[in-house]
Amino acid sequence: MAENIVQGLRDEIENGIVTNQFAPGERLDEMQLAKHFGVSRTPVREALMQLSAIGLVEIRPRRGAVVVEPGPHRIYEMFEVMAELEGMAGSLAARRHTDEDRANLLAAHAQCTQSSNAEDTDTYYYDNERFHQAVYTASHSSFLIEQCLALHRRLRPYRRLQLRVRNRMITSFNEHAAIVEAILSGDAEAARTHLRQHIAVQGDRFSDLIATLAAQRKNGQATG
Amino acid sequence: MAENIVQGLRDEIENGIVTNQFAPGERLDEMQLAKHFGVSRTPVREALMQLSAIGLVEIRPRRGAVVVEPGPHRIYEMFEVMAELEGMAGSLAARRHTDEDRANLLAAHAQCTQSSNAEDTDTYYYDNERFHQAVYTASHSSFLIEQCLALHRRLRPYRRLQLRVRNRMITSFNEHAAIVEAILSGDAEAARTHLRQHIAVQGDRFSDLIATLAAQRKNGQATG
DNA sequence: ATTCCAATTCTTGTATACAAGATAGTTGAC
DNA sequence: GTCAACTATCTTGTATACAAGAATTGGAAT
Repeated sequence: MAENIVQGLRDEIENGIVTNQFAPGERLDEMQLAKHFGVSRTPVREALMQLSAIGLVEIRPRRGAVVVEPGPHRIYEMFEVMAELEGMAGSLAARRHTDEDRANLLAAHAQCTQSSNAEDTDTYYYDNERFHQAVYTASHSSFLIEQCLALHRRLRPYRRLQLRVRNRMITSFNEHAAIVEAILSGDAEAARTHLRQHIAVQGDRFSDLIATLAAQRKNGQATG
Repeated sequence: MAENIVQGLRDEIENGIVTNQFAPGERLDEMQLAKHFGVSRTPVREALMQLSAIGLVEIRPRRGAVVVEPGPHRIYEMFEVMAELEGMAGSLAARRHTDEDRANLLAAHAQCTQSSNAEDTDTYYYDNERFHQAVYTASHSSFLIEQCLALHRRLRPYRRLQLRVRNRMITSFNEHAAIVEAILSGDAEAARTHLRQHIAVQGDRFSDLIATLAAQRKNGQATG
């Protein structure tokens, strides 16, 4: 974070939000952040401005910045859009992938095979990220890649939540296999459908999870 | 622009970029902007930070902010993504539109009919925007709506360029008719396809236009 | 004349100062 | 005892000051 302080702060705070260090709804005190990072308020504010432009924090006039709290329905909507974008990436990847993309995709899938077999959800989480990024890359559309990466990143905390769901990892892995098959065989529509479904399911699961948690909370906090 | 100076500056500068007042590649001098808007550099910088986060401006360390120059290929990619997002919006609109959405869509389409018949490209340009926004709204996905509006806005200057192309307006209008028909009849896939095509064509036309301009430039600047 | 280097000037990046609005705590009245 | 209002404190928003890195201009040497 040496050179370009603002960018560094932006990344740090964004990461803090995405990893739930800064919880949704939490207030981001400028002076506190400034002191914590050993800088003045100016670069902190500039970083917060950037984050507010992205939609990660909300700046209420004269009342400071807070981490946005998307709400279950909005998160579902974000998964919907993500599904569409990934479907598009898959479709383009099927038509445009190079030998290098093929190798990349297969390598990422192999990693997923390993971590899936080992039932190592933490590792699978990272390998899964790499897999999806391989798909984006193979689309050869730099703008699409950027959009996908940005949204993927924003949905991180909610995706992570899901691997806890029973059998989600093995199901996910099987879906990956179909995606790889479709892309490498050049079947654009199949790639699109499989990827769209793969992501859309996550939105559904997320909704289920929320419903479950809400129900648990209603039936007494003993489980919470 | 009285209350919330930064937001006001952000809008002003963004608008300046989107309307080509600030040309792509142009340097945005902080002090100049500050003087122009009668404020200090601080809020100007914060506005520029926001614009850089959106991708409208690039801030090169210690070398100031410049308006980003997407380049033909990137603009084409942006149209590709826009096509997909609008297709998605159309698909959702077909399934979710309310009576109010129906009325809105028909009203916007009626406006387009008028300006199209009058061959008034300037008015059609605005009516067209309203039409597309009516589609977004009918999707009832707030996140998607935001994404669509943001990208739509960014593509403004390049869309505007196109209405100059012979017969583009009347073709566009005919496509609108098919889109309205598909959405109101609840045919999600038709709506998606028609909208996707409607936008994708713009990317194609844009490419053609660039190619034409490049060719003209090569054959001597007489045509200017 | 052209090119390279140095010095000056300009611009950015960060810190700090100051003003104004928000929050909280305390006091007073009912 | 509770509610309201006032005051004190804290935080944000903007301006300004200052340091350091670019750009530019002038000069010298080839």
